[in-house]
Amino acid sequence: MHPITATRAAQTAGAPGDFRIEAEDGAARAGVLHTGHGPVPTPIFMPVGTVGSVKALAPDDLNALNARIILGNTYHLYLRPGDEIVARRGGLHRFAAWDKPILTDSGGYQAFSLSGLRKISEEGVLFRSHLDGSKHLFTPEKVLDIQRNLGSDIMMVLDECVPYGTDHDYTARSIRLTTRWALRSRAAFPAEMTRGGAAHNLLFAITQGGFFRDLRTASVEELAPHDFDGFAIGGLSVGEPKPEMYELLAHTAPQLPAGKPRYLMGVGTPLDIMAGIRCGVDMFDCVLPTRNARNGTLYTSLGKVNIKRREFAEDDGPLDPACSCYACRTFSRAYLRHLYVSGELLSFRLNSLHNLTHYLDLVTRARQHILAGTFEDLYAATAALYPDDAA
RNA sequence: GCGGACGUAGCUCAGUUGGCAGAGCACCUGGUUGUGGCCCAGGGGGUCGUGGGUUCAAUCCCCAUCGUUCGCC
Repeated sequence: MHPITATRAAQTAGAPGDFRIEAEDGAARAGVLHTGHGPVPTPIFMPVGTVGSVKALAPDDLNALNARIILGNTYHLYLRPGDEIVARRGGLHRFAAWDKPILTDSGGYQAFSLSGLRKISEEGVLFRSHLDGSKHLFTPEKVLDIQRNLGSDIMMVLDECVPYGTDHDYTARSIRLTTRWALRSRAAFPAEMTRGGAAHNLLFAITQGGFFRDLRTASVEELAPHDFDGFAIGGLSVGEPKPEMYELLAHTAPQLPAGKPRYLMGVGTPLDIMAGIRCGVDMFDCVLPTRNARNGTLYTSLGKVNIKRREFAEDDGPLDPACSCYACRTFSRAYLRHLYVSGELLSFRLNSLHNLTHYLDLVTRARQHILAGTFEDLYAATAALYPDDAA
């Protein structure tokens, strides 16, 4: 079939918001999520492009490595260049020349990561801009306005992400606030206006609950009955010991509505992602592959490679013999190390290209294994590759 | 040629009224989880230009010498 015809066929195979599960292997699922910009096979990893750019890469690169959906950030794009400027340019897809789906984070995480610059109230989050110090009130309604201006395919509700170590009392009040915000979001932007509108903006809710099983369950129970297009697990990987993260993940993921996509936010390492899939999670995003690429930590079929190490100074072999990315096909480890040590821009590009290729290949293989009923083999192989990361 | 200043870690330089030799950067090794290319943690490294002298003890004081540099003739 002609590529364009094939794309149209795939797009018409489901309406935006449809999530079809094709196979299950244990708790792991292989499916397809339909969006306003085409289908997304799951499980999927979503490269992070905070300000409308996956750092160091162009859309051509993302297509080459088989990226199917990328992330943008409400808070960052609202501050710069401004969501209305993006809207007047035809939305983020047109502005950034990316024609596949975009998921936008709500800014809830920035309330956590930039916690010195914000104040949380019933109304919303008051931010002090990290760029110029100006104040901005982000309400649940406002962040959806922004995300609609951006033309987001998958909008995230505003949530409160509490730091590791937050006590039960505060966390209990926090999940109720996050629930109220989610319901305000849905009420202000009903499904017929978002998913059913011209832009087909899906809306995902975010469950929280810190590191308390009862609160994780409560958060899911409060949100699950409502008409969201997907459900996320937020607030993990915020500094807790690994076993605790895996425990809460295994506790929470199976409770999320089975027929909707499940999204584990901000996670994680290759093994974290395999662990998530094994618990029934469908979608992941993480800055790790791109940030670590820029800092010389590369993920390969042989495990983690610190390309800055001196031992690679005269290593003429490819970074990863099993990888088909441009960097692995073309350059030696010695050259990649030289580029990194020299601070060359090409180092950011090649390393990012490689790490994202590795991540996308990994979830693609996960999908194939689920369809074949052999996902446990892939999980075991990944766990063996990262013995120190295992729970 | 005369006079002065300076020679301490790979680099730029502190410091010691004479008592186990310091910083920043660089280098090496980790870390990085809903992104500020940042940041964090740990580590290796010096016959204190060289040779003498004084002293219990000299990188420090004295002499000589080599080097760098500035000024003057």
